[in-house]
Amino acid sequence: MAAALKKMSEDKGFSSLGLREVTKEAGIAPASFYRHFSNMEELGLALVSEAEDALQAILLDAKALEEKGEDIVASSVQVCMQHFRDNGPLFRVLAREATGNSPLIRRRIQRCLMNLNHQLAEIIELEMRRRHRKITNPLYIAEAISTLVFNLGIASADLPYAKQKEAEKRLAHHIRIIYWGAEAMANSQHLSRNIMLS
Amino acid sequence: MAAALKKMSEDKGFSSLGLREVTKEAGIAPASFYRHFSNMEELGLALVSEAEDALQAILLDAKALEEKGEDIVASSVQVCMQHFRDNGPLFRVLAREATGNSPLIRRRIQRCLMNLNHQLAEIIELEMRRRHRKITNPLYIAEAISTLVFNLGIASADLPYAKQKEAEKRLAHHIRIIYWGAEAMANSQHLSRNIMLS
DNA sequence: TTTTTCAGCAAACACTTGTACACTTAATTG
DNA sequence: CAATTAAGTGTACAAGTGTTTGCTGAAAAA
Repeated sequence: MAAALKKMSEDKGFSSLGLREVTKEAGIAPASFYRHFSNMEELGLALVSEAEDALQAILLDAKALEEKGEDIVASSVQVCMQHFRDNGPLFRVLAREATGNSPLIRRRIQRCLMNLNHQLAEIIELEMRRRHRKITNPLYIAEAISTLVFNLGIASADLPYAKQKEAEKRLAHHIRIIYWGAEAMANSQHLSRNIMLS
Repeated sequence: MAAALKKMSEDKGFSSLGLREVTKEAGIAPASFYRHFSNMEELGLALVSEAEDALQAILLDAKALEEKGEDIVASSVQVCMQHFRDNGPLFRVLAREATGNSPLIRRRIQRCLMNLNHQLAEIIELEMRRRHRKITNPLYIAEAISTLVFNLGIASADLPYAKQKEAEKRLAHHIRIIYWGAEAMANSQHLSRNIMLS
């Protein structure tokens, strides 16, 4: 699995990754591959599993931050980006294969991301209740935020440092806007004044 | 090019698409490929070019809608999704190769999307001025919106009809929240009251 | 009408690919 | 200790890969 990741961060692309390539990188004979996986797709699923764990780790870190107080948005984004950097190849696999070759792998990633959205929504709801703020449909908010962080974050994870910091700033801004918007919308619904729809 | 697209919408993935596969689908000999492209990567770039044009077409359609008035957000999203459906394979190539194999193609797509963001930002700014609304950094807003529409839209473009409509609704909601948030933030900056940062 | 360009062809080349089989070791287990 | 299992090996095979070369017709330009 490590060999596959290394190969993928070099010449990119899981679907264009051959069984023989992987075994050569791993320093074993082609036939030995079948002792561990019966398929390349199985290897892919294993990698996705690992990436799922890494995603969960991010959420845990973010939760820990939340209890500390501070500027949650900024530090959450920073933590995210740190994770994206730390195991860049793994997440790039996830991003790639989310729209990738194998339907099996694709569905699994989509399910994983949706699951993550539900967890994130729960965190957001709790936090908002703690602050006595109303908010519309936390799951939607979670989807918007995770989509932005995931796509923009991973895309800029292998850029030079300055660009990364810039991306962090933009991401934090996006998230803040979404929070503000959600709150504004919730309040306007309460007052039944919906200017944006007219 | 049509053959490549067809192949890609079947067994997915440009990087895993062979020259010989394409020529077989096109009904010509492998050697004949070189009369049109000197490389598979060149074919990829040509496809991206076509997709870029399709993206521009979306923007034109959206602009036309804007002058009509009506519910801009909802109808823009509908128009977008219609385009995504109409040439699904093309856009899936774009989404895939945005995080894909070839650095050359990847950079080009990123540049194209950034260009699109600038155009979208201009539209947003004009529209906001027309409505006498203040807004913070239109380019950020454009980035957030296009990222969401692009990723969520394309991901759900090949789902069953009901799910698509549901995705449309969610997308429109996201966009509205972002608009609200941008406006709220602009107003708060004006009043120098920044509750979200505390 | 002659010439040049264009799109296509078959055959061949040197590789790489996934997979299968029979085999050796090393470690684990009974 | 003996037996079983896990991991790895070399060889082989059929199929597929990108690319080159020299060739054919047809269409377009001269």
